[in-house]
Amino acid sequence: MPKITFFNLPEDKRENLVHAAKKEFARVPLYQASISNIIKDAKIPRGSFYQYFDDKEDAFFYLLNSHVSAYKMYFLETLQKNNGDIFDAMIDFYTAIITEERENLQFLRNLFLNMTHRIENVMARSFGENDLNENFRKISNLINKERLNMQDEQELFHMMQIISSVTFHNIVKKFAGELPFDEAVHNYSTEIYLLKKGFASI
Amino acid sequence: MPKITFFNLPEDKRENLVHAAKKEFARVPLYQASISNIIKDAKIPRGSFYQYFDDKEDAFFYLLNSHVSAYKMYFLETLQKNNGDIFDAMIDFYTAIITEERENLQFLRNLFLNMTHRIENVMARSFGENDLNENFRKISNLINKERLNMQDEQELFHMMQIISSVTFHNIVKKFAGELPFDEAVHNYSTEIYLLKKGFASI
DNA sequence: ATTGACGTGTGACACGATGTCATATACAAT
DNA sequence: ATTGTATATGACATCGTGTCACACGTCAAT
Repeated sequence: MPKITFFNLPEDKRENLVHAAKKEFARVPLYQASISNIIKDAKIPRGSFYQYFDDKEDAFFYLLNSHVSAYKMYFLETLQKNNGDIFDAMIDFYTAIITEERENLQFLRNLFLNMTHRIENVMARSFGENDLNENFRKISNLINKERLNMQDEQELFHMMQIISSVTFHNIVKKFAGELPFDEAVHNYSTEIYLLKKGFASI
Repeated sequence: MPKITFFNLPEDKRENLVHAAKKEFARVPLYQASISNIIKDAKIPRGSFYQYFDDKEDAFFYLLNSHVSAYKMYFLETLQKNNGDIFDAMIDFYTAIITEERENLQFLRNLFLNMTHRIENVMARSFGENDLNENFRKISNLINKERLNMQDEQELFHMMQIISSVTFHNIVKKFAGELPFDEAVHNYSTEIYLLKKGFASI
């Protein structure tokens, strides 16, 4: 977490710094980003940066968290809009991610192509994974389970794990392969379809 | 790829260097590894390192590739041993990965907890993903398709994509969560079972 | 008005890591 | 011996990080 001094900053100065950081993390992934670039761009002295953040990662995860919070809300809305159909909702959500604009897109690209477990964890936490935690319950309640083959909450949990693995992987593929939009959506839809249908007659 | 001089090295010196590198990459993930540590451990001067490798990554991917080649062979054997049952084979394979020993285990741990797309690509290439390439065909030929619901090679390809996404993710979870062996296998088996069964009545 | 306490701003600096380069060395071929 | 080619070496320039001693500004107490 950023230090108190960061939040005490006058709004314009803070936003300026945030923008500089975002720009750097859109340019290159976390481990290649340089504080020097951020402070040069934000026109603040080196010492000040460390007045606000512990280090590079601190700034990065601050940005990441705000992104994730936004997506989390968007996901819940999408799920409702699709009347609890998790599969249709996922496809909507997937297309939204890969349709992001410029700087956001670059940020996401660097994010997904360099998806460390630590980063994935931050994302998944809000996406309803991890434990049978509050987030998972919130999502679980919105899901229409009528046509689902899930026996209990455990299975539902694992189903969500699988769906998110597959979704992450498809996003990575899209960003890495520079696939055209249509092809990316088609691939993802195919995989979602296969997940619904199942792989084998048991 | 390492330079020719590396391969021209007398075997003992080369193995010594390889071992030092392996040790460093078992200690910390790629982006935190330091060449200084490797050369100190291998007792070679700095300049020599650059005689053999382009940089840190070059050394890392050399090691990674040899690991991957071994696993690739092991996977094919496992698939045969299970008479083409891809699901049982995956569970065998999964348990083999998480049962690795000491230095290998640490290397794998750092690998999976910091799975960049570039790294994943190297791994997946040999695991039969990516294109409908030679590797995929080799695996495809070994798979018993009798009880599979796959309509064509395309669907089979996507099925393999999904399986590998889920497998990767389970390995990461295991390494990150320090799950006990039994629990990890149980989780993975559940997810494989759900994949076979399918999520929904369409 | 002066003092002191506190939060904040600043940039010089020590440290450590990287990649290069000029020079040294080994060894083979003539 | 001489020349050529491949390899070895470590000092060095460069760059990025995190720290620290000091400067500054504000505000409340005197």
